[in-house]
Amino acid sequence: MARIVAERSDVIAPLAEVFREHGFEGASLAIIGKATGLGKGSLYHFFPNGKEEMMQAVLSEIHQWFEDAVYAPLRAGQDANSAINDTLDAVTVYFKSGGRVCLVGALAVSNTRDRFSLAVREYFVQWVEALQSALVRQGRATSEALSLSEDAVLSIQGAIILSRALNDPAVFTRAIDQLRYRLVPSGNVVSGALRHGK
Amino acid sequence: MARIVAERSDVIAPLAEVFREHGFEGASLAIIGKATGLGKGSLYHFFPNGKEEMMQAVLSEIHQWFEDAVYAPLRAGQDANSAINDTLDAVTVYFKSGGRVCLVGALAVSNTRDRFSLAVREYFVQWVEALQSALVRQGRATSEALSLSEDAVLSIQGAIILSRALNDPAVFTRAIDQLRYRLVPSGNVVSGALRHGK
DNA sequence: CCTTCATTGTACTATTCGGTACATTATGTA
DNA sequence: TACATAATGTACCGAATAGTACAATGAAGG
Repeated sequence: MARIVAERSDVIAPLAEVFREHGFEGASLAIIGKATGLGKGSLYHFFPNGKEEMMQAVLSEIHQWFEDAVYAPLRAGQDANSAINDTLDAVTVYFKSGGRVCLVGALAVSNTRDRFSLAVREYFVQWVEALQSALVRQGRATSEALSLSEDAVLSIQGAIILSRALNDPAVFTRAIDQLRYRLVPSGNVVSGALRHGK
Repeated sequence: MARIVAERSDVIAPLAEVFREHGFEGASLAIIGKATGLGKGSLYHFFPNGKEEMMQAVLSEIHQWFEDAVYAPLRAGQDANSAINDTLDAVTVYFKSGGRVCLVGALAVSNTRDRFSLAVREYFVQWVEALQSALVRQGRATSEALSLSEDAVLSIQGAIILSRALNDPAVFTRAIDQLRYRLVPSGNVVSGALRHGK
């Protein structure tokens, strides 16, 4: 039959969006098929282990994105302050100011948590550790850096929840701004608009 | 047949736990029946509109609990500082240091959000406003009080996610301690253990 | 005792679920 | 052009889904 999608990687993005919107159990094969444009035949050809493998592929893709856009800059950026600022910006865009759910965060509070607990754990561990290392490079003590980075990561998750509950993206951006204030020593703090306008 | 459960209110608690563990869609009538000890006949006798009505009953019960244990003390407590401390303690116990999911928070990031958006919104609005009023009574400016209360409420939600993801209740209690530090003027800050030990 | 009605278990419906089997088609390669 | 194989649509499966219908049961009140 006609070959519609040549690459398996082409379907990861729509797959991720479906899981975000419907959760793992709520994402039926009918919905997945519609979103990807693939029938069951193709779906099980690319993902022989079904939905579980699809979710793993999505989680792996998410990990790669965060590795490139968040973890690596925080760990190895020459300037810790600008790395923190940049990753906060990247995350704001990624989560569409709270309009887009964090799939990993949602997984952490679902009953499906156990099936993907490794990936969920790794996602947050990496994030906290990377941010912590940037804060240490700022000259902070290890313990303070850990406390701050945990606070930052959980605040982003909470900001998604609250901004969605109140249906107000401003809640998310306010939370990010507050994070900037806490994480970047005052004097290096510039508003997001200014930083991008220059 | 045998009358096992006389009161409709008797099943709200197990019902809430089922929805917490499985979500709205994941909570099948089979699971609900097992958890409550009721068959479909009784379930639909008490809740003619099915699962939707069950969830509404649970949300209403949750609202009542927070009204009594959180909102009211924050709004009307004579001492704002001790009210904040007490509600932080109550919430820590309620969420079992992150071991227990916040049903309303989970609803906010699920696809079922729209069906219960009113209750979800109200839950967070009330919380933020009540905390804000306590912070104003401390003598803070309205805008600072709003910013702080939003930050506190979202931090609690994020703390649940992160502590579950890392499977570490200490993450939750650390976040609560940090909240105490931010919300209660230093000098009135006493560790949880000390406050309860006196 | 007898009536009344809240309560309950069970059988049933129609639909959807994830997953399998397989024949068919298209495409790249020789 | 012929072949191998990757890709695909469809028919199908058993299980589970939410919800309905209803008859049977029990307790409470007169």
